[in-house]
Amino acid sequence: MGTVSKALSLLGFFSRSRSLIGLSEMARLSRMNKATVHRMLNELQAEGFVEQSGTGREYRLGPALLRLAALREATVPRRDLAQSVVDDLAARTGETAHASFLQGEVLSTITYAYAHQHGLQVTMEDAEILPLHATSSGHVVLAYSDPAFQKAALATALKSYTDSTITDAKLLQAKLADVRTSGFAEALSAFETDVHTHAAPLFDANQACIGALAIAAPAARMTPELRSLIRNALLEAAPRLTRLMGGFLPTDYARKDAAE
Amino acid sequence: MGTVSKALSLLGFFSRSRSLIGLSEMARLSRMNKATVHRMLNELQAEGFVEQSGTGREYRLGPALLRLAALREATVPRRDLAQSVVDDLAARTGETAHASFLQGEVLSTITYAYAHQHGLQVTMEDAEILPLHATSSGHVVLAYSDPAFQKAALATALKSYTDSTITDAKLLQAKLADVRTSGFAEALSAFETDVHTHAAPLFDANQACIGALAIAAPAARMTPELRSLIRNALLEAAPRLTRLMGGFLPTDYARKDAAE
DNA sequence: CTTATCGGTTCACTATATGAACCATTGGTT
DNA sequence: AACCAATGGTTCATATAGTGAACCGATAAG
Repeated sequence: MGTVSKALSLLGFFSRSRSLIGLSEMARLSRMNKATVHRMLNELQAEGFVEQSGTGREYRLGPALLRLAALREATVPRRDLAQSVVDDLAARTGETAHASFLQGEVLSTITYAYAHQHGLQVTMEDAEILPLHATSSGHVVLAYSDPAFQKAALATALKSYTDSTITDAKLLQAKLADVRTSGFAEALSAFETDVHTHAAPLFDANQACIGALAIAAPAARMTPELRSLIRNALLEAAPRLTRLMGGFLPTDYARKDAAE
Repeated sequence: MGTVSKALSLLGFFSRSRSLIGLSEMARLSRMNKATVHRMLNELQAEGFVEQSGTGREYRLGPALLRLAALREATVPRRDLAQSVVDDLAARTGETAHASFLQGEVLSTITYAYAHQHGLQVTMEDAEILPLHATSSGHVVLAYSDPAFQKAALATALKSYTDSTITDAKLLQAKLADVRTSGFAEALSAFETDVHTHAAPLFDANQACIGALAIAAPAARMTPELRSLIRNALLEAAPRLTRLMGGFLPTDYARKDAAE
């Protein structure tokens, strides 16, 4: 590991619960010599990546990060990030993948990808609007949204799209509780008949759920093996996309890295 | 200059107009050896500070910056940043300094500092609301706001606070044009009689004006020397605070680093 | 086929990073 | 007051990690 990596890795020790770190503490955390850490912090400070808080002499993250993050955000649109992950998901699962984001009160699909491995596959429309109560993406967003938003969404009339659409608020609420414990949502024929979908949540920098990553497969093709493949793919890809967009996973978000 | 600083300085070559940089170009820009730059970019990439764009092999800023910037923002409130700059301004000019930010449609003072060098000084109230048309801070914000906002503000009734308050929209519009060319606003007795104020704009990451930094002095104390001192202090401090908050100066913002 | 680029790699050389031991302060305990 | 255990910061002999000219293979243009 080069000196540069070591220095940059120091920044990784800052977190929401540990926003100020002193020299000695940083040396302990990084298991590096105090003198080494001191020189690295000095260099990081010279470039604005850390600064010393006015009061104590402890270090905290610096203003240069804001500059660079703003540039990053300007140069890499969220859509492109989602596209790369969705492409990857479709290739790995052999099924249609899509990413949707909350835009105000509605969930809008901003990108999707087909797998081209089978003749039969679920097709998508550009910029499709997904009903929150009748899609797995919607369920996942509702499950992780703040209570006020969830309540408002459940209070509206729940339109039925298929025989299997959940139109009862109480039933849906129970389902959302399941989603929160398992970390993703599953729906069969809820929005379109014979379409089986899985979805996992996406979060922003404030740990708020802002959208979902989903896989849609023909119900006929669903087997325990495919189901497991899809779940594992989603559980890896959704946190990855969250990270790419600069988001944070909430602490209560169940990480099941080795889901069977 | 240590290796870490050199590596971090590479990030500084990215800008809105140059968001993708290839290895050779980066070597040219930084006047460093290609092999050196390559190794540095590799280390930066390993830590997520840069990444290679899908298409070409060029480098762009990476996702780790978003994570860290979000943490920075969470740990250092804007108010604290403004406070440190305002304290410094008051000490350097010997007059009252304050920082105000747009909150919706009104300009609200979030922090101020007295100099304690003179018996007579301009006093402030906590969380004071400043009228946009009758303060130098307001002028500066209006001058750099988008036309729609400016137009809406000028369309309302312009209340008179003193004999010198500008209440004519046309006159005010002319004044705002001056502010844009000079880079700051000056007002005498516009809001309070015998108070002479100077203000300079503050910008966010989208180069939008979000507030102003101002110095208020008793009119009786204003001399060409003090005026020059205040202007120089503001022209240094305002961009500095903008940078501390992760903002960008607009390209058309007159930088008069050596103002007389 | 030649001649530019490009991104990336190699390896002798040396500049740079390292860390044990060292200050000077600070705050708490006896 | 004296002592101890922290803190942030510094020194300097040692050796590790960084450097850069020259190289490669690929791609594109003339």
